[in-house]
Amino acid sequence: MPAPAKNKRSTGRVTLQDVAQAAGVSPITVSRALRGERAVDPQLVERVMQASNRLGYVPDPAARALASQRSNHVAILIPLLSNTLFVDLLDAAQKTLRPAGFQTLIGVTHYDEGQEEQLLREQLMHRPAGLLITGLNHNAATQALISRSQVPCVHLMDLPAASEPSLPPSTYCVGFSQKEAGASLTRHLLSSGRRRIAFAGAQLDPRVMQRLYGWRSALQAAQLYDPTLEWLNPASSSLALGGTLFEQIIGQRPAVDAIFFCNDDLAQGALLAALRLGISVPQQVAIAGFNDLPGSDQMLPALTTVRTPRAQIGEAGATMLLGLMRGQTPDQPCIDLGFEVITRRSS
Amino acid sequence: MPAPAKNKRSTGRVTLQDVAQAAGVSPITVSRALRGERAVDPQLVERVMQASNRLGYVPDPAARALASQRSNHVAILIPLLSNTLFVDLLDAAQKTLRPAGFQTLIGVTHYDEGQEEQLLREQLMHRPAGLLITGLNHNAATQALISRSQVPCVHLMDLPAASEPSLPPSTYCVGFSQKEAGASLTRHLLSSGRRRIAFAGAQLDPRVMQRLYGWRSALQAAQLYDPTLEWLNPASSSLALGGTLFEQIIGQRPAVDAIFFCNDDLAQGALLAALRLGISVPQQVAIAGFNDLPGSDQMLPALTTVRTPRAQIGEAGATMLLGLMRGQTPDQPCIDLGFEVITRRSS
DNA sequence: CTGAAAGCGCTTACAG
DNA sequence: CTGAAAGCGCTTACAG
Repeated sequence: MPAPAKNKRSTGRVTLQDVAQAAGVSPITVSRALRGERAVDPQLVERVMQASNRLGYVPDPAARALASQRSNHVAILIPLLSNTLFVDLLDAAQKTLRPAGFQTLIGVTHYDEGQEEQLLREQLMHRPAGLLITGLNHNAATQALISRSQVPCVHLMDLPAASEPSLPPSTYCVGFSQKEAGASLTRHLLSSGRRRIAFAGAQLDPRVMQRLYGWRSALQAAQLYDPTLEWLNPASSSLALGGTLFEQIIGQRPAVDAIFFCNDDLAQGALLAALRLGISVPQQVAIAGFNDLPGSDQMLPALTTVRTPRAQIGEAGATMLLGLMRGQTPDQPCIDLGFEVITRRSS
Repeated sequence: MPAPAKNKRSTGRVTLQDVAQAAGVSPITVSRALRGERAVDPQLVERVMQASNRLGYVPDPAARALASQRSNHVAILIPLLSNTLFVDLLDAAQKTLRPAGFQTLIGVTHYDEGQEEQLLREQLMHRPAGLLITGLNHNAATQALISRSQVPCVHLMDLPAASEPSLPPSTYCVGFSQKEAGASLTRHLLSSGRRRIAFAGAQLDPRVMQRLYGWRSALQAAQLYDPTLEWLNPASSSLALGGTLFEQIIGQRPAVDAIFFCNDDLAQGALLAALRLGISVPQQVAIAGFNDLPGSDQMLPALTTVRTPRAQIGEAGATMLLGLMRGQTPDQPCIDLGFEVITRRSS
């Protein structure tokens, strides 16, 4: 039963003061006991806990943020919500962050650098305790915002290439080599006898480009690289676009014997288009995708693809961030979580 | 150029004070001018704006929230992120809320009432200015939290039935009649000559159940209701489950001539299973889904389904909430945005 | 239309 | 290990 409002601005909520009074200690002791900060006499901690529970005390995040200049928000920036990939990433990050007491602030950039910068600006207003951001490549303004804010930050999904033009120092990341994954899938197609392997990409974000480079390097190593077999379309990835690209490629280059689509939705659309057109997969042409999205194992034929560890990346990234927010330095700044080529009937 | 830190707790940030000094007015006038609250002399407003821009002033949301007991957060609760439906809802809501200066706090309930309550509790700690919640049915604790919090709230996706056991007064909602949509789709199947129409449902959340009731009522009206044609599975909706359900139904009830799946992913899985098994759709059996999710128009045959206006619901719900947060009362507490039966080749 | 004072509910920084 | 004081950066409530 909260005490009746006494003065003109009383909010009626149970405050640290109330708990302190009930426990017979000073407010600052309650603050320390509840946060487990510094040493407090265990007996007092006990008394404070009881009083706090009895009164139903709930700390006020705004007051906390104002006094400490640090909120319990973690900002996260992802390109899209319409690709399962990022939803899995987000879900895993939230599952790790929430039990630790952090609220997630989501920003959806739609692959637009300007929007990313704007969203980051708005998120930083809230003085988040940490930041999770998709990708390693951001424009100068965004990078400056991150470093000037001093907010601990972990980059997700990608890894710096060995040859990377020096990243800012203490860039933390969790991901896998997109290029190596693209090369591995291409080598799988080569090893199963394919010789004229096309690459079909949409969106053309930095990670798609890395997969393209992986495809190139694998074909160059096999002396089979043909630049006219690159189909790059900046439009958003979708099943419909996959079907369109498939028809284009088969129509213009009937001798192609395999197509590597940069994302599973494109490849799924291609498989459906092949059914529609009566083109046999994998006999006439092999089809492969990327990410192992829902439904790929259900397709006819089931889709060969690369399984990417996005849930693990979300979890490991959040865990690393949790450490950074506590002031710890991770053993290694970048964690490689690898990938797996999944061979199914379509190749 | 911010002034150097003067005292032991200075944060170096530009404050209302600084702007007031620069503009030669009192802090409270700056506060009012910047928020456009109450009448302020236009000349002063101009001076304040200039000083604010010159100094790069950014208001501190924490200080604001503490002083006003109201944050610029809007909490939103959705069941899942893995169903495009809710992602579209969320995206539309954010697009409406962000330009109005609100940050979205997302809670994913996984269709679990306990989690929903817990998430709402955490969100309310932040004293959100408003709340968007999926569905009309929540447990008593959740309802109590909402009404006691006094936070304006709009319910999304569903509408109270005419027969609804009285909802709490001033329940605001934006959606469409799930039951009527289920009935409409069923009537479409009936009108194209189908007589043994099965219903296959997964997840079994309240909205799926409403669609089931719609299916029932349409068949009862046609004197064709057969309770043994209900296939209800509480597992999560997925393409794989759709395939399994399809095989079960066809295996056990070969005379079924149409199946209404409660969600498109199930129906897509069924179409793929039919291809695999060599069962012709729609000749032997018609297949219909719900929601018109990505890919449904690409299937072979393309999927008959119900297009649901989730993006419009997100937008209209957010707009209604914006009004409520300003203290306005909407013309009508509930908005019906309807639905559309999309007839494609699978039926 | 404008302002001086007080207060929102915490934590920091300093003492002891 | 504990506490009194001051302060975080705003807005409310009251005056004028």
